[in-house]
Amino acid sequence: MATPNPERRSERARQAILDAALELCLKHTYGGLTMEGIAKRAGVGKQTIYRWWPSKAAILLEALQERGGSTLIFPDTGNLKADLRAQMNQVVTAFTDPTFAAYSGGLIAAAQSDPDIAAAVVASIIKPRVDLCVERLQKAQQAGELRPDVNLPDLVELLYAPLYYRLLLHTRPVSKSQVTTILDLALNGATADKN
Amino acid sequence: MATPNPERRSERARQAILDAALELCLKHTYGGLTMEGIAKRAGVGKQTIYRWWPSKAAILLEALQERGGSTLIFPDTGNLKADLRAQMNQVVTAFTDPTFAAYSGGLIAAAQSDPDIAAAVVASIIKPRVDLCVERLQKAQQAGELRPDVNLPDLVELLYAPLYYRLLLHTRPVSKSQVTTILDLALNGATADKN
Amino acid sequence: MATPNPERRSERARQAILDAALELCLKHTYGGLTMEGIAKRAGVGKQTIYRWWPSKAAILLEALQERGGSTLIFPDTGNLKADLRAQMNQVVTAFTDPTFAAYSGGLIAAAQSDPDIAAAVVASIIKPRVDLCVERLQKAQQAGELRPDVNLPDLVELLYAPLYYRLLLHTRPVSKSQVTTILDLALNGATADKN
Amino acid sequence: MATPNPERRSERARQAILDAALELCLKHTYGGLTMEGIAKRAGVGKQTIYRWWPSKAAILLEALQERGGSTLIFPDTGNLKADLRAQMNQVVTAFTDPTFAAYSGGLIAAAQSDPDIAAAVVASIIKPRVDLCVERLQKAQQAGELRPDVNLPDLVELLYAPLYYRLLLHTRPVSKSQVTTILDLALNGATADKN
DNA sequence: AGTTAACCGAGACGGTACGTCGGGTCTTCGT
DNA sequence: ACGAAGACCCGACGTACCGTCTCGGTTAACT
Repeated sequence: MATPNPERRSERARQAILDAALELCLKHTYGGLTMEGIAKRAGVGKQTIYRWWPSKAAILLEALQERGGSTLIFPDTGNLKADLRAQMNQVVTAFTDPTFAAYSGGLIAAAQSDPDIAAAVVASIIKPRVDLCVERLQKAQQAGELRPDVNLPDLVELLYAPLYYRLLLHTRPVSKSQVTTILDLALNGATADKN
Repeated sequence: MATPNPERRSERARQAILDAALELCLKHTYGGLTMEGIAKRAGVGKQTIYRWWPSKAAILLEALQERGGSTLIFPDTGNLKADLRAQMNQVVTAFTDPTFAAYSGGLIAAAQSDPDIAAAVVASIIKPRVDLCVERLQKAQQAGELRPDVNLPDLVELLYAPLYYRLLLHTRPVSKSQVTTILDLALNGATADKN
Repeated sequence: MATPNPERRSERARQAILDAALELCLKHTYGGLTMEGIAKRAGVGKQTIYRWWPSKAAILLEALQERGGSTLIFPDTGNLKADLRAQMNQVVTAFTDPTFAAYSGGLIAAAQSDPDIAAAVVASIIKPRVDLCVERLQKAQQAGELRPDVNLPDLVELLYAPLYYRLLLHTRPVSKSQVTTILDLALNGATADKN
Repeated sequence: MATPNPERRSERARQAILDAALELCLKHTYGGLTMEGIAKRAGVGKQTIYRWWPSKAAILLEALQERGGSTLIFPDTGNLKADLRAQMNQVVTAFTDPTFAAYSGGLIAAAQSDPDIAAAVVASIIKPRVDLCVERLQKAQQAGELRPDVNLPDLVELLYAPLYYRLLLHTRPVSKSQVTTILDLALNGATADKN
């Protein structure tokens, strides 16, 4: 993720830093996360951190990718709606997990003022999942289940955005019933049938 | 917004602080905003700030409510889709405005680690606008333009969430064409007509 | 002691301030004495203090003069050495009293950086006592008990300076045995008799 | 003088701080001395000062010991009175020097409310000089020039106390003629010869 | 096997901002 | 007009972290 290295890098230090970052993030929330705190907790010199990561967000991001090995598999049972619901419910579960919430917020908050973080979050977390979803939708579209003129990334956005909306704006808690609502509206539309 | 007072409060200081906060937020971005900087720029003692506001986010929020007296009127031409598009386009315009972007991000970022801020943002910014939209949708629903079983706040969420999604996740820029897509999908649904 | 007044001055406030100053000085030592603290304790506005006194040292000084109405009588029994000893012992007693020590130090400390305080301390505390002592010595000198060429203020200085020396430099505690030593040396001289 | 360290300490910073403290003390008097001012003038972080010194008085004290390498030699010409006069005149010169006066007062003032400072002042400044003087007096006493029953530290006190008395109480300026007077009285006594 | 180069731990360094305290001035009441 | 109350501007306090910079010490890898 950064600059100076060969592979003389100490794996022990790297792991200790990632661990420390996650633990402290849970304990003090993202805002209370400190380079100095991480260094002390990890039993590591501050320099060692700065050598390999440009910011604490970068550390967290790497920790997430390595630890939070959440499933990158999209179900395909043939039933589009069921598959979507299954996948979205999984996201709801993640969003609900306090462990996850601890840095989700922090990371996205950090992204607001650091374009590099924003890009990294998208590239390493959002994009792969969106792509998988698009793939699944593509099959459905080819099968005639979806209107052929629908732009699939836009549809993905419509499906997942409300989850992020609640996560980040804290209007209402994210929930599985929300998923049902979203699927109904997004797939069937809100307008009354014109027969 | 806070504790110690009568109304001996200096309106001059209050205005100077709000001004300074907004100006500095534009110049240095939310992250570079500083209590000390605001105090200096406003020609005010730090104590005076701490006396009346618990955090810089609170200052910004108050500044927004007072200054950013953005339109709280929802158009009603009789044409639901056109009205929604008009309103959503207005939001897109706001989100695109660099002035706005400066604190939008910052404020929402701050909300991630401070529930008070989160609640205040929702109450003073999000909620009123959502309510207006719900009202407009209610008329449409009563007119038979929307399915009677649709939960309106959920629909509002579906419509606006994708805008916030792009604003906060920086996947793609918010745009008016996005509004068209959202409206098409949310109103008509993504599934192929089953005739 | 200060500037703006007629005699509309509130005696109640004046007393309350002097009381508060003395009490707080005992509780927190001179260094911890605060205009704000005095005001609060005295139930008085800060302005009222600033109107009548230029500094907290001035308050303490006035309090001392008014309250610490310590004896300004110099004994005259006919026995010079006994009279000096009696008077000096009284000073030792005062210096030893923790009540006194509380501000003695503080006041003299303040005098180091404020010539006005220094002058006031000398004029209102030191000078009167020195004068009394000089008077007593004068009688002795006229009676032939002291060398006629001795400058009496200088002698007074020699007698009392060692007490202040210990008080301010904290080398050894002030004590009555010290008085005996001083009197012996100052009156008889340190040199061996030349017979 | 303090706590956290090995000898990773920066000598450059230490010197800069001592210099800055002395310079500022002369410019603004002891009372106007500021940790922040010293830090800025020395081009040093405040933390670096707090790391190594507990108070500004401690800084000044260290500066004095290091810079004010004033003579610690007591003359011994065989003529006791002349030697004492020479040494005491030297003290008068020091007390008269505005450079010295700047912190002398400040330091002793600080000692009034901080026993640690008091002890340090005595140990590092007063004590060594008193000891030297005692040594010289000892020789004189053994040579029969002084009464054998005279307690030498007490005599030293009697000789020097009047100088401190004037320095700290600002009754009259310290002067060399004062030395003459002191020596006459302390050595010969004030009483008329009883022959 | 000895040298050398890099990373490692530790933590001091020059800084910026924090949130608090108290100074002295001012303004607004009430008496 | 003075007194109480306390908000105001300001400057300093002592602390927390920042990101940079030495310091040994411990491994490699390369003569």
